[in-house]
Amino acid sequence: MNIGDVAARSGLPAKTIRHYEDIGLVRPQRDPNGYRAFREQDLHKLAFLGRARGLGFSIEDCRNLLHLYEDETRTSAEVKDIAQHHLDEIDEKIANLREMRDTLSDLVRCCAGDERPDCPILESLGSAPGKA
Amino acid sequence: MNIGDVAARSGLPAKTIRHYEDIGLVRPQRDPNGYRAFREQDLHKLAFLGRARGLGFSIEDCRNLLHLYEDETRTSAEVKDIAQHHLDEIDEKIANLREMRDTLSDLVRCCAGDERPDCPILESLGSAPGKA
DNA sequence: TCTTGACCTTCCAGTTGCTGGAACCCTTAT
DNA sequence: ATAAGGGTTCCAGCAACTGGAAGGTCAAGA
Repeated sequence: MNIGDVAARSGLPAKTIRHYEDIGLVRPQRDPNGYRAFREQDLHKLAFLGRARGLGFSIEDCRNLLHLYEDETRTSAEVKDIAQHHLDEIDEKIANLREMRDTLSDLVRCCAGDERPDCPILESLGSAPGKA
Repeated sequence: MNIGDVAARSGLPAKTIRHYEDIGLVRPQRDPNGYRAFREQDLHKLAFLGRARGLGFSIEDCRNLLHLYEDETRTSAEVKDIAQHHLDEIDEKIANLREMRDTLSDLVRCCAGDERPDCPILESLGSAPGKA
């Protein structure tokens, strides 16, 4: 398989696949003409990576998950650990975003959005911690 | 005021303030010795920026908000527009993160997390779109 | 056979918003 | 004299790609 085929079948852009090779996540062989030659195995790995990335795992997490995936002697505890960590980070991000959203939506709601210059959004940004 | 004072009073790291000058968000004057000389006005701007960044506005949004803040002829509609856009983006991010979290927490919950190698997390990443 | 077009290759630069560090200057106190 | 604690510049790096330039390869059609 050439990179285009793998891109189509994995859903990852060719650019991304090349990048994953650069950073050592996949090691496709090469045809005599220099083209990358992917095996089913490589495709499978890339699909794995695509799904892990889709769940928001960092590249380093993905690398570790892939190692564990291929390591028969892994323990599910190791995997769960990575996932739980990531889950905690996601929860934290959500909490932060929610706080932003709450503050911001208050401000947006209070703003007339007309042709006059008076604006509670700018007023809030312009002075005190405003929030509470 | 030197940069250290402004950093302390605005809550922004000195590095960040220099960076903001690099990209043209503030233009402090200079003392004869080359040190940046901030006026109250500059401090006020920086505090504004800190709050806007704290609400997650991009630097470009901040630049525009600052322009509007200083433009007597602005309309609140212009401001609201930027804020509403940003709010929509935040909502989108939250939705994405929530979906990730839901999927991920299912997987984590199903994973024994013991010393055996069997792991629903890896199984899910290793095959089908898994989710549903 | 030649050429066109769709592939593929590498490498360099840019994105966002800082942050760390090196190497150096200024000021004040001991 | 010197040391500490400011300040300055500039360069590199983080994450994870993405865009683009310049060029090689391959299969098909005129």
